[in-house]
Amino acid sequence: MLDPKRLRSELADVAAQLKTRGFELDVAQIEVLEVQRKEWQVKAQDLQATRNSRSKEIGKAKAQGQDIAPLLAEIEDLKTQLEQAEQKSDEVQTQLDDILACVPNTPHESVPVGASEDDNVEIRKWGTPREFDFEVKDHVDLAEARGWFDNDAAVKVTSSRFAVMKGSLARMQRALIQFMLNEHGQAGYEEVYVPFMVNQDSLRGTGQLPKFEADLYKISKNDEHDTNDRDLYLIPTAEVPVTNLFRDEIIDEADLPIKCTAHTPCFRSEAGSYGRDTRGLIRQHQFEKVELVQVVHPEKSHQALEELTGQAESILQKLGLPYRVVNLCTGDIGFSATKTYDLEVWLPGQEAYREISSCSNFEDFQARRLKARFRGGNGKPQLAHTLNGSGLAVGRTLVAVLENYQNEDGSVTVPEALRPYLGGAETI
RNA sequence: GGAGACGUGGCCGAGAGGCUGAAGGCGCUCCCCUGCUAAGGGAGUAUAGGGUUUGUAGCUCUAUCGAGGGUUCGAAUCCCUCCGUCUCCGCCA
Repeated sequence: MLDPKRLRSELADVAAQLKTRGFELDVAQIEVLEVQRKEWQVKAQDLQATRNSRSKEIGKAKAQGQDIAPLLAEIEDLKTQLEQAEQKSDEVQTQLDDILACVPNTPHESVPVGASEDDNVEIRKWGTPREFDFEVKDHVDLAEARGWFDNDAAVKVTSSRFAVMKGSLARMQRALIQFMLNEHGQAGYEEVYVPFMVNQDSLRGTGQLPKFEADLYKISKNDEHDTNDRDLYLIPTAEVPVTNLFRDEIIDEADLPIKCTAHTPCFRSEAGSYGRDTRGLIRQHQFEKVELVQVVHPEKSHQALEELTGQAESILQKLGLPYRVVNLCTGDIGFSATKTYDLEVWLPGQEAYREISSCSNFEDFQARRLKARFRGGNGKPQLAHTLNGSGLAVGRTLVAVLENYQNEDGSVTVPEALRPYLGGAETI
């Protein structure tokens, strides 16, 4: 959520910034509502002040044994006036809140202006795609030939876009998770285990709600005396439970930066993306991911984004997977992000770089709704900055390892870094 | 899942319709005293929002005692719903 004060004091400026990411802010409506908000809020508060002081007078008079009736008569219509003013004030405030909840973050100045992913800017490349002297297979052909991947079984058990993996592939996925968690742990990220279902408050905190409910799997409690806000959702990313650990918390400044890592499955319905990446493991309703989360001092968040991105990169480097880093343009960054680097890994089966990690700085956008704060030197709580990034998407890493390390005979060489996690095996 | 007890500031803990944004204690900050240490004395110590304002200064108003409703001129206090914690029983990995 943007700072409401910014919408009052620099509305035109904010609207211009949002326009670069293709969002039209309804300036006229906000101005109208803002005038009403001020009018009714002031009125309601004035009436509350009157009521409070009158009630105290009544209390005193009663204590002294005086007749209260005339005082009561005096404030007879105060109550209805107050109710009206409060109702009106709430109404306007709710309208403003609803608008604000759907306004995305403003992009950082270092974000390239552009309309779509075509305008993203490549920052750097690492590694050289391997030259194959045989015909490369994509991960699906590779895995099916070895009996590692069984799409029919997944469809039977659940439906399309779910995976059943067997044998060495299943083991390698587990190895990748262990490897990533250990690496991040050694780099100072504390490992945390979190629930895979979250409530609405958490989803609002990180910005998935109210705008992106369609992408989420909702668990209905199916119980007649449960209210709506008890409904839980499967997490679309560990970002939600992990970042929400800091909701309504005031952190000691000395404890910043906080760095966490977590492995979770992720569940996404992605209703709009049917038809894309229908083959194989690239786009699934359920996938494994290791996530990195940081809560930092506001002055250090952009520096922290570089560090966090570098941490995700280090996994690709240790696995020897060629990749590039892309600075997402204003038209392509996510709703809550002020700046995002995507890591794209080279997939020989597609002869393309494909997203394997997305590292974002949200500045105080999430922290404001989360009330994730720290107490600074002046003793006053202030909003922290939050960041997160995939470190990495495990399913896609698995795809990348298969395709980049495939051999002509259909076997796959195990990247050296991963061998200790697979009993020392050199190939699978 | 059943039965009971309970949810107050950083923590402990009073308060049971009005003078309570909340006694007291602990902790913390500042000051005084004491040749270090210990002890003692004094002051301060929630969060959010609004108005005023060049101002994150000052002044002022409002809201918040688990959350949300309700009763009342007035609610931490009474009523309802929900959430959570503890104890006992049941069930279970």
